[in-house]
Amino acid sequence: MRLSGLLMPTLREVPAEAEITSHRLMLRAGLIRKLAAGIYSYMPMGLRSLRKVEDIIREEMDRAGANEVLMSALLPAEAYQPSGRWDVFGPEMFRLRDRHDRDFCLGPTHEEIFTETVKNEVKSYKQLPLTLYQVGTKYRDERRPRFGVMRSREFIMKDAYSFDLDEKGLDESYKKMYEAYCRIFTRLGLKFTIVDADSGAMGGSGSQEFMVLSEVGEDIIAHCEACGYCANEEKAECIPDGKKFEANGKEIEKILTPDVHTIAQLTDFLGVPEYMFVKTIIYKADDKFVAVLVRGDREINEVKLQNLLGAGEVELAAPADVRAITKAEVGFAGPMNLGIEVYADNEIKNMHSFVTGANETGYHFVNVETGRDFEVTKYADLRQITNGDICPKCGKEINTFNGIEVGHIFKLGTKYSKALDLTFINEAGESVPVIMGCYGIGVNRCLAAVIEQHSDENGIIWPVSIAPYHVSVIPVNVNNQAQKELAEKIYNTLLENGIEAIIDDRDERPGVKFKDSELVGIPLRITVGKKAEENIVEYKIRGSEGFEEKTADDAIKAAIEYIKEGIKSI
RNA sequence: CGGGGUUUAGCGCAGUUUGGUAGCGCACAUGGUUUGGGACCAUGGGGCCGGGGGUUCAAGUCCCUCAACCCCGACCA
Repeated sequence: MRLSGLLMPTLREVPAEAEITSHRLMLRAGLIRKLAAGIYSYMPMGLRSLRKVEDIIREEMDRAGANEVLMSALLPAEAYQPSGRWDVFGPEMFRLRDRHDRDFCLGPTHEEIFTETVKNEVKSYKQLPLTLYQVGTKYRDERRPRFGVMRSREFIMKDAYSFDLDEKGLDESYKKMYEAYCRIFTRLGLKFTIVDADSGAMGGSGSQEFMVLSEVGEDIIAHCEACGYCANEEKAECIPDGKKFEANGKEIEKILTPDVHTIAQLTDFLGVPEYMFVKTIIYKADDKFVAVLVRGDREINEVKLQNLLGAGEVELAAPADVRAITKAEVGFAGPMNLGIEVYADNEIKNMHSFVTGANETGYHFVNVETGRDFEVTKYADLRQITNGDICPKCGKEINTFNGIEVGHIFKLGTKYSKALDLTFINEAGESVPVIMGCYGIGVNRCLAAVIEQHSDENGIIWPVSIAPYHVSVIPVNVNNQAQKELAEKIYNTLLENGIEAIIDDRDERPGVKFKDSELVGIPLRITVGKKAEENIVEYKIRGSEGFEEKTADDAIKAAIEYIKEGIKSI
C-alpha cells in the first residue's frame, strides 16, 4: 500500500475525550473515530488489525474443531422469551419494533439462538459433541460506555457454544476451549492470567476468566504468589483473619452519637478501631429485604450475597426503606429487632463486645454480643477480599491487581437446554437434555488490551501477528531519484515475498514519516536515505533502540525472516 | 440513575466576569524557500459559538429549556 493513497488520519494532538493509553493511541493513530458514545468506526489501519485478531481466533477455534456460523444481530423478541431474558436484560438491551409493531432487539449475546438452532438440527447422540462459534456484532446499551472500544455499546465478540452428551464431554469441550484461548492470547502478544470467576446464579459447575493485567482494567484479581491461587475478587473466597476479640462481660449500652453517620466518624468519636464495629447494611434482594453484617473495616461482596440468597437482583435498599425498617435515619442501623433475616459474614462469629447502630437516630450500642443481643439467620462468606488478605488455599498473603477481561469460559450445564427444551435421544432411546458450555472473547477489547501492553511515548508497538502492515519503507526524500527508486525496489520485493509492506511515498519531511510510522506501530522500518546510491539503507525494529545499516538486499532478507518468525503460528 | 464538567473551524483551545457583528495554534489550499525526527515565510478557505425559546436597539456572552459528550459515584450506613 502506498501511503499517498491510504486514509491514515493521524493526529498530533490528543482528543480531549480520551483518558487511557489505548483509547488515545487508537484515536491519534487514526485507527478509529467516534460516532456516538460507545460507538466507533474503524479506519483502514484499525480494521486491518481488528481483522487479524479475528483471523487468529478463527484459526484456533477451527483447530479446536469448532464450526463457524453466523447469526443475525437483529433478533425477534420470541428468541429471548422462553429463557426469560427478554425481561432480565432490561434497559441494557437495544429494543426496536418492525413495521408490524413486532418486538425485536439487537442481540446482546446469543445463547438462546444457538440453543434453538441446535435444537432444530440435532436429534441423536450420534450428532454430538458439537461446538459452534461465530464472530459477530453484539449490542449492549451499557449504563456507562467508556475507554473507547474497551467498553462500547456495539462490539465484536467471538462467542462459542459447546453441546455435549454428558458432564464428562463438557469437561473435554471446555478443556479444548481453554487451550485454544491460551494459544489465541499468546499469539496476540498478551500477557494474561486465568482466574476463577463467579458462576453466578446460573449455577453451572465452573467458570474462568482470561485477564490481561493492566492498571486500567475494570476487574480486580486476587492472586497468591506462594501457591498460585488466582480469582476474580467477586469470587475469591475469604477466610476470617486472626484478630482476637475478648468479651468484656459488660451489658449492652446505648450511647449518644450525634452527627455521626459513617464508620470513620464513629471511629473518631468513640476512639475505637474500625474493626470493633459491625456494619449493618439493608439490602433489597428481588422483593425481599435482608440485613447484612460485616466488620467495620470490611466491604460486602454483593455477588456472594446474591449467590447465597439465590436472588436475581441484589441492591442496597433505598433510604426510605432503610428508615422504615430501622426506624432511624440512614447511618444508625443495627441488627436488633429488624423483623427481617440477618446474614452475617463469617468474621462476625469471632467478635465480642463490638459496636453497632441502635436503630435510633443519633445512637449506637456498645458491648454488643451475638446471640445475647440479637440473632443471626445465617453465617456465610459475604465480604470482599482485599490486598494483604489471607490466601484461602495456602494461608499466605493475597495481592490484588487490576485486569481487563478479554475472555470468559463457562460451563453452563443444562440452564438453557432445559429452558428451551434442547434434548437428544441417547443410546437407550431416552430423551435427555444437552449439556452446554459457552465461551466468549471480546475482539475489540483484545485490540485495545494489546495496545495497553505494547506502546511507548511515540505510539503503538504492534506484535507482528496483528500489525496492520509489517514493514514501512521510507524514502527520506521522494524527490531524490536514487532514494525513490531503491525504496520502490525494496517495497516491491517485500510484496513479492508475501510481506505486507507500505511505502511512504508522500512528499513530506522525514520527521513526519518517522513519527507516523512509530505512532501507527509498524514493526519494521526500512529507511532509504543519504546512502541510497551506495545501496545502503537503515533497518529499524519498532520499540528497540537505534538502527542497523544494511545493504538493501540484506535488509530485505532480514525483514522477511523477522516477519515470518513473528507470524509463525505457535 | 445521582453528582460534577464540557459543548466556539477537522483537532486542541481563548473569548462569556463587564452584551457591540468571533479569535489563536495545529491541520487544510495556493505560491515560494526547504528536505534525516511532527520546517519556514506569505496569502487564502473554512463557524446557524450544541438545539429551541426569551430579554435587548444589539446575545458566543444574560435568562429559561432541551440535548449530546466526558469524568466520578452508584449508595458499605
